[in-house]
Amino acid sequence: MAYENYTIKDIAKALNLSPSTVSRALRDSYEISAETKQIVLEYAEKINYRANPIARSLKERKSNSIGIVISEIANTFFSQVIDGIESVAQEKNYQVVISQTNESSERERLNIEYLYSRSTDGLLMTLSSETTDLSYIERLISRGFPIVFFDRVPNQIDAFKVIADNKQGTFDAVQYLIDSGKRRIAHLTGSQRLSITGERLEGYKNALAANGLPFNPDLIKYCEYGGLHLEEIEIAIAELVKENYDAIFISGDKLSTGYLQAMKNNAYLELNTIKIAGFTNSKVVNLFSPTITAVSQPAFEMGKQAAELLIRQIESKYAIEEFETVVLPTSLIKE
Amino acid sequence: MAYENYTIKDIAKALNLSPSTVSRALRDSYEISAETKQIVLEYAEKINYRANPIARSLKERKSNSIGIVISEIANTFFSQVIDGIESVAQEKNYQVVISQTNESSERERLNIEYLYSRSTDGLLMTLSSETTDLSYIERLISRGFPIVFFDRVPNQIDAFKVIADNKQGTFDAVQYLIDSGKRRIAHLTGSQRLSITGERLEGYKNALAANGLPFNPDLIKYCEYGGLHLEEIEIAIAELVKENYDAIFISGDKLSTGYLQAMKNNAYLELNTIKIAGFTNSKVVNLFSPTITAVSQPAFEMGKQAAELLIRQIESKYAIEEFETVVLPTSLIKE
DNA sequence: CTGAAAGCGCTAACAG
DNA sequence: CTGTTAGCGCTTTCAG
Repeated sequence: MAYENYTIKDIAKALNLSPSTVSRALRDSYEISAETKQIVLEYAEKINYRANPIARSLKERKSNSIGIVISEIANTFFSQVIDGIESVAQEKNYQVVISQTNESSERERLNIEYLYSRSTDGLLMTLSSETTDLSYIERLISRGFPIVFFDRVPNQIDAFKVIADNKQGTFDAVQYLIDSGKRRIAHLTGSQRLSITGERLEGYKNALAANGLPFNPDLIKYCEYGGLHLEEIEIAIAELVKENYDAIFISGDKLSTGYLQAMKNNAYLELNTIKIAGFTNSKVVNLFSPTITAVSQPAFEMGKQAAELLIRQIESKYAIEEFETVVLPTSLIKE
Repeated sequence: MAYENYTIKDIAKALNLSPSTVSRALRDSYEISAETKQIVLEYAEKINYRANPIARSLKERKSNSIGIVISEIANTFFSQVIDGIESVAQEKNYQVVISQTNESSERERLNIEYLYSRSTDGLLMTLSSETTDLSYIERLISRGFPIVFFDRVPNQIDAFKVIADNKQGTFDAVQYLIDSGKRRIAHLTGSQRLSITGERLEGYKNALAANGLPFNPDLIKYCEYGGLHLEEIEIAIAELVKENYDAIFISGDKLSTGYLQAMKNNAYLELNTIKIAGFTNSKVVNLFSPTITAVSQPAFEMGKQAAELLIRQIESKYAIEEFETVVLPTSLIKE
């Protein structure tokens, strides 16, 4: 493992200068003569000098890396978010370090503490389905560690947040179902602990109310793990069938595709007339059969804005006092 | 930005020990008495001491991070690979740093040099469609920088490689088309520069030959950017239509879904009888319409094995002399 | 304008 | 078994 690189010392020695002069020349300090600068820069270029970022990090107490904590990388929505984050990070010279929780709060905690102790400069995260205890996250934040939340955000914590307009997105989709003549609209959704679950439920209720339809709790089915396990969904469907629903609104990517899979599994062929709408960021949603009306989140944009806020916070000289929550519009892709 | 942490010095001072003793105690060195160890460990636990990995990295000349260079994160295949990589990295205490090229060799080069200069301990990569010049990669490798290739690998370079059995996977799929009675089987594929393109073409030819069918070059269409731009595919289809093909084998995830999209775009409704098979790692391929027979790569496993090889190479005391190429079986998911 | 020296937090000879 | 010291590569006072 011996691929040696040049150091500032090497340059200094070669040019008969002191390391500090070389360092300053490389950083284009005002105290260095144009002449010296040129000599140093030319030589550095010639030997293809690369500053050692680890040494710099140690000195500056800053690693120029940001951590991402999500439930699952191999998920259309999250991978699009990462894409957005990466685009900003690249431009601003930050490294992106990834970790996933698979919806486990235990794993979430380990990942966060690991990323913190590995001196990432800040974190971008979305809560896992299981999470209830946020105290350790609050502690990190109160110690000044920058964390920006996106998608599934904690209400109790004051921080930058970037979310989709879940209420409106849901409203639009449910309205679409109603406009199609449906009346008994089921709602398949994720963990009650998550912010998005509440926001979407609200949009669902609003749409019903706006159209004078009654709200029926029996038509709401929660999947603790957001469809990570297909059985969750199958159980929910079995219960819904008894309720005689004529349409369904689904609150999550995995839940939506999982529901379609379950339909396809033949058991429910008689349900062909049920109209389906749901959140999904699949780019091939128009190929699906049964067809589905999709509520798509601006995932790339969400990652982008979250990363920008995080970097702004990291680079801010003063502790941020006013945190904002960015709300991005969703789009409805009709079947 | 002031979240101070305890250092070894703090512990030393508090316990009236020297920093080196504390360091050794924490690392469970044999030269430290059980008693001292206990005192140190207890105190460290109490104040929740976390070693500063940056300082350690500087000292050890090792960052415990590995870089990933892929064309696109938001792609089912690659995100599954990342998932596999992450699972190994987590277990072995490495951070995973991600970058994407969007098939640009320019971007690829920048990313690689960046990851190298940012002292990742090694790289996992798949070549971009555009790449022709590998000399700088060879230079890095010859300087002892560990790089493991997966999926799209360079033939000229001797290194660990992990690939799918593209030849066999293609053979099986084409055989399936032939068994369905098809005779004029088109082949839609990616850049000629990529290893996978050649391997799959070979499998295609073999299947034809094994069944006594003629090979017709007019039925082969290359898409330089692997379907990154939909127009590539539409042009190819327009040409294929003239050839009167009755089935098609598609060599890539984006190409496969892109082809289906193009079909859906109505222009080709008369082609409904054309049977489709192709590489894709979509987890919802069974929901697609038109239907497609999928060749699926063991993406997670590929990432896992590549990461294991890389870490083995990183941690090896000696320069590796014998590089192996791991070939993993694909699976055929019939429509 | 340039150099000497200290220090970021950690580890590892070397001495005792 | 423990402490002293030097040093990883870089930046940054402080002196000149």
